Amino acid sequence: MRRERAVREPLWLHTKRLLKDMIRGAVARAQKAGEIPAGTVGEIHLEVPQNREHGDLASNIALVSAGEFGLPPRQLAQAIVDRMAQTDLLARVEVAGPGFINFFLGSNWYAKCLEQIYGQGEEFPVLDWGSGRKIQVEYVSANPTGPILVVQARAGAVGDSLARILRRCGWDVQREFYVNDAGTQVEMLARSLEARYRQALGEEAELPPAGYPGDYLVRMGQQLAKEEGRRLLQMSPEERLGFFRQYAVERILNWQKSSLERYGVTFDEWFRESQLHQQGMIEKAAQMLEQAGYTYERAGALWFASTRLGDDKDRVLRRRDGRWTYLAADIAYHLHKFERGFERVIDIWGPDHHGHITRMKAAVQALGFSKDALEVLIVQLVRLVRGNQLVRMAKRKGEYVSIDELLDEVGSDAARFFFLMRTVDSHLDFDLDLARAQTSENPVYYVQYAHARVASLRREAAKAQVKLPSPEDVRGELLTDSSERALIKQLALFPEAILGAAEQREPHRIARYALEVATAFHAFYTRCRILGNDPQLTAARFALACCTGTVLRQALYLMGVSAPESM
RNA sequence: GCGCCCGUAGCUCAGCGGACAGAGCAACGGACUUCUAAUCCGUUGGCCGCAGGUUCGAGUCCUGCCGGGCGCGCCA
Repeated sequence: MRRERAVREPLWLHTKRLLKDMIRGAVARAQKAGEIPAGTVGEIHLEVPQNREHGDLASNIALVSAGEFGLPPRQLAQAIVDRMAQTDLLARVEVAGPGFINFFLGSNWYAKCLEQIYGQGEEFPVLDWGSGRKIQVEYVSANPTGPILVVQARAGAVGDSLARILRRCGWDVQREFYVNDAGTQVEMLARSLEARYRQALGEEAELPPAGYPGDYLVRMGQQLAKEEGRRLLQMSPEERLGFFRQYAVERILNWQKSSLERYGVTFDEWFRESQLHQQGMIEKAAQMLEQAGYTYERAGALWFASTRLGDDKDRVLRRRDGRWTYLAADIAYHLHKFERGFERVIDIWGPDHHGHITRMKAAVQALGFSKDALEVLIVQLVRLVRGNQLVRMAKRKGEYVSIDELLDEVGSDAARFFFLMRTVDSHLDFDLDLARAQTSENPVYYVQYAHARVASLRREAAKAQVKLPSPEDVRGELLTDSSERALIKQLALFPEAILGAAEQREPHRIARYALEVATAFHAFYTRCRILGNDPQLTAARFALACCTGTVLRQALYLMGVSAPESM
C-alpha cells in the first residue's frame, strides 16, 4: 500500500512532503542534542526560487522561526541542515542569504520524475483533493433576452475551465446555467417581439420604451408573421403575450446553447427560474427566512433584514403588488442548490452584480448555511480593441458584440485562451488583431505549436522505425542538459499548477503554466537532438518529448482549447 | 457620497510576506545541408501610482490620498 502511494503520488508533492518532514525531524534531533532550544516549528513553507542559483526548492523556516528559538537565522538554518536526514533525491542542501535553506534536486530525482510521468501517461498527475465531494459551478446565466455577449463569453471560459480543473482534482462537479425565464425582463422581451410581429404584418406598432431593439427580434417577428400569419392577433392579449414569451425564450435559449456549444462550453443543468415559481420554492425560502426572524413587513412589502448580516440596507423580497423580486427568486434558487447537496457553490457573475454578493451571502447565512459555502467570482469587463482602436460595444441601440461575432473573427481556441490568460479580476483588453494573428505573437499558437511538434516527432520516429520506449527502458539519469532538466522539472510542477488553480479558483494559472511548458520544450527541442544515434539517449529524450505532449494536451484540455497534431 | 476591481518595462500582463522585480509583444543583433524557424539565443528597457504604517524583510498586508473602470432600483 505505502509503495503504491509513493508511486502514484506526484513526485513533486511527495518531495515537498518529504522535505518538510526532514526539516521537522532535523529540528527535533537538534533540540534533543541541545543545539536548538525548546519551541515549536510553525507551518513550513517551500517555494520555488526565481533565481536558479537558489536551488530548486527553498525554505524560509529559519528566518520565520528565529524569534521563536532565539537564534540568528543562519545559525538556526545551519543547525537544521546539519541534522537533516539523507535522501537520494537531493544533490545538495545549503544555507544561503539571510538564512534560507536551499534544496538542489539530484539526477536520481529527475530520473524518477521522468519515470513516473512517462509511466502514468494520461493518468498523470493522480490527484484526489476533492475525493468525490459535490461542488457546483454556475456561470454565464445570461438572460434569455438576447445573444451571449463578450463578458459572458469570458465568464463562460472561466467557469467551464474551472469546472474541468475541479473535476480533475477529484471533485464531483456540476455545471449549471440559470435561466431567468420569469420576471419583467422576459415580459419586456415578449412585448418587444409582439411589436416586431405586428410590424412584420404591416401594422403600426412601437417597441415599448425599454424594449429590446436588436434586429434578432425583427427577424423573429418576420418569421412568426410568415409561419403564423395573423392567427396570433386573434388570441386574448394574455394568451398572446404568453405565446410570445415562451416562443422568444425558447428560440433565444437555443441560440445561446448553440453559441456556447460552438465555444465548447457546456452545462449539466439549465435551471429555470420559472421552476422556482411553479414549485413554490420562493414561498418556502421566504418562510424559512421568516422563521429565522430575518423578515418584516413595511409599506405593504415583505423585507429581508439583510443589514443584520452585513448588508448596507434591507432588501425587498415581495413587492407591494405581491410579486416576488429577483432577489427572492435568487435566494430560493440558492436554497435549492444547497438542498441538492452541494458542499460548495461557486457563482461566476459579471461586474454589474457585485452589489448582489453581500445580500446573497447574507441570505445563505440566514437560511442556516455557512456564508463560505457560497463563493462568488466577479469576472471583470472586457474591452475589445483592434490594434489600439477601441471597438464600440454599447448595448443600447442594439449595438453589441456577441459571442458569435467574436468566434467568427478569432475562433474558439484563441478566444478561450485569451480569456484564460488573465486573472478574472483584471479588466481585459482583448486584442482582436492579435488573437486572429497566426504568428508567433499569438500565445495560443505558441503552446499549440509545441504540442504539434511532439506529434510530428512521433510521426518521424515511426518513419524511422524508432519505437516508443517502454517505461522500464527509459533512463532519465541520461538527461543532464540544463534544458532537459528544466523541462522535466516544469512537467513535475503540473500537479501544483492544477491544485493551485483549483484551490484559488484561478484558471489563468493553467494558461501560464502551459506557456511555461511550451517555452521549456522549445528550448529543449532546439538544444537537444531527440531522435539521434544513441538508442538509450534517444529513448530517454523521446520519452521526455512524449511526456511534454501529454502534459500540454491535458493543460489545453483543462482550458477547453484544442491540441492539434499538426499546424 | 458609498461599494467592488485595477494602477508593475514603450504596449498587454504575471508575480503563494522573502534573496538582485519577471514574461510575452514591440526595438536592436545573431542562429535553418539535420526531428516543423508558427522556433531558439542574446541586448536594450523599471522612483512596482503617491504618502505613511506593520515586519528581521512589503510590488504583496493595513490606513489615507491620487488616477481609471464598473456598480449602487419594490430592474434582472
